[in-house]
Amino acid sequence: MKRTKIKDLLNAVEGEVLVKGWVRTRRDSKGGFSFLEINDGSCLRNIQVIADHSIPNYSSIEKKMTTGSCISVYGKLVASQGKGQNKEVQAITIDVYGPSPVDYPLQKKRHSFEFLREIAHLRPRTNTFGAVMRVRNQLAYSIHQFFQKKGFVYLNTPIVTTSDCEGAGDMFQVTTLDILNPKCVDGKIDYSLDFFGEKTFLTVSGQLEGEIFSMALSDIYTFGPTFRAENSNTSRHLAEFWMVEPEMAFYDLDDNMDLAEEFIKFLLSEVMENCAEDMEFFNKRIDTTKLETLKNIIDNQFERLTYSDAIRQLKKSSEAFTYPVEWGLSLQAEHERFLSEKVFKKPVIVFNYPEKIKSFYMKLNEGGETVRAMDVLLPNLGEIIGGSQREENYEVLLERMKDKDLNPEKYWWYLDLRKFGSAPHSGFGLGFERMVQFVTGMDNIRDVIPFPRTPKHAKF
RNA sequence: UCCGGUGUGGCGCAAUGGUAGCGCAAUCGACUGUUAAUCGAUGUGUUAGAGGUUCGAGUCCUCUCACCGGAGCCA
Repeated sequence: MKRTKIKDLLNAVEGEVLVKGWVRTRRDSKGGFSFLEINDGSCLRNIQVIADHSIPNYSSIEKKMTTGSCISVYGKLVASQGKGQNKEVQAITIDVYGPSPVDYPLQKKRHSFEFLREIAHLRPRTNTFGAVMRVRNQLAYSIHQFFQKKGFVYLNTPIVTTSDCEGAGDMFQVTTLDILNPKCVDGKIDYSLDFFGEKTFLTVSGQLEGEIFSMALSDIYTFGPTFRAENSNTSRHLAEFWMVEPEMAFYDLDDNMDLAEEFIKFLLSEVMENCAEDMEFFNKRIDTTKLETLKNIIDNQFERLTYSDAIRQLKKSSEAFTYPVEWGLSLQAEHERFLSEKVFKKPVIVFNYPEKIKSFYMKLNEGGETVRAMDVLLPNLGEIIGGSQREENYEVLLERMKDKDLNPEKYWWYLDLRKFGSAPHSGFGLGFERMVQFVTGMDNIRDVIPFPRTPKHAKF
């Protein structure tokens, strides 16, 4: 007989079924039977199994069916006699695949997320992590759906790269050299002997390579791992995270912002529709305003304002900021939070930032003071998207690279895109884990990725 | 990396410089179509590590490590 997943079992017709999963909790009745709650991760809910002590091998498996053990139950799906569940399985036979001794760390009690991080190999068996991972999966699926429906081409950009000055932060070096005894020339390591014949790193962004393909296939998107060697110790940063980076030919900044807004709204509505049970759980246990917040975001326009207007808004407020508010200075987290949480109380897109505080590849506005950059800020989370229209003018781009002390020779191919058939184009990057964080309401980004990599932590 | 905080049974926490306790979980028993079951009993400690002050340190001092919160960097 084929095994039925619990998710399907809860809607199945009554009759004989085969259920397999892990015991969450067990309650013994002296009426001669036990209640076993089984979970197989297919959904948040458990199925209750009634194990009558008269079933054939009961005495031999009784001690093994403890919290955490894995069992297979063949039985009858029937209407429940008790309250709390509609259906339950009356066991006919039970096999124990793997018992779970008393030192099983996940006992039937509340555990802190900090503790669960130390047992990352077992935490997927908790309600919260099961729900997080199902939502994460839905988001990944919806990302592909969104772009595929629009005719975007999914592109895999390289993970090993030679670009060491993309300006997106410190990079992890990739090498096969003997680090204790590298061959040197003139006191410097001879990278011509390294695996790739030159110094290589893990990517901090697939954007520049993405632009290459948008200048051929029009609309592309990447969705892959990204690495930053920053010594960041916050609830919003990982050294290894997943990023979604669409790049669109013939999009200006307005088109770019439209796409970003539509994208976020699509993801939120898909999750609410397809992960209703898990979202109810988050709304009950993690953040009681979550569903209301998500619905409001879906139903309302994002606020869009220029950097200059943002500065004006901040200046006229009576809020006491720690950092100064002045045109030309970066917006600090406290400023961004103030705008999205206090002033507008919804997602905010700030655009047209000062040229001096943004990257070389962003398109210069007329007047040369600002660039067509945009950040999408979510209440209680902060920056989830950073993007821009790209500079497509060869001469302007070259000048900007020189201004920012970049070596144009290293970017010869990037400049070539402007030399041969250049086109206006735009793109953005969305932090996938931050999206999972926002949707679920989980406070720490380390609790929305299966195996978090942070400074001093690469276990599992 | 900077600022602040924390580190004590399996887990969550308490203990004025003076005998290390409580709750949960676990184990055993009682009771029950139970459901975060209930009731009773039982066991559980190199107080993160190293050094120092003191008659005496979980508590005070120094250093190291880890974790948490905030900041910076960013997604």
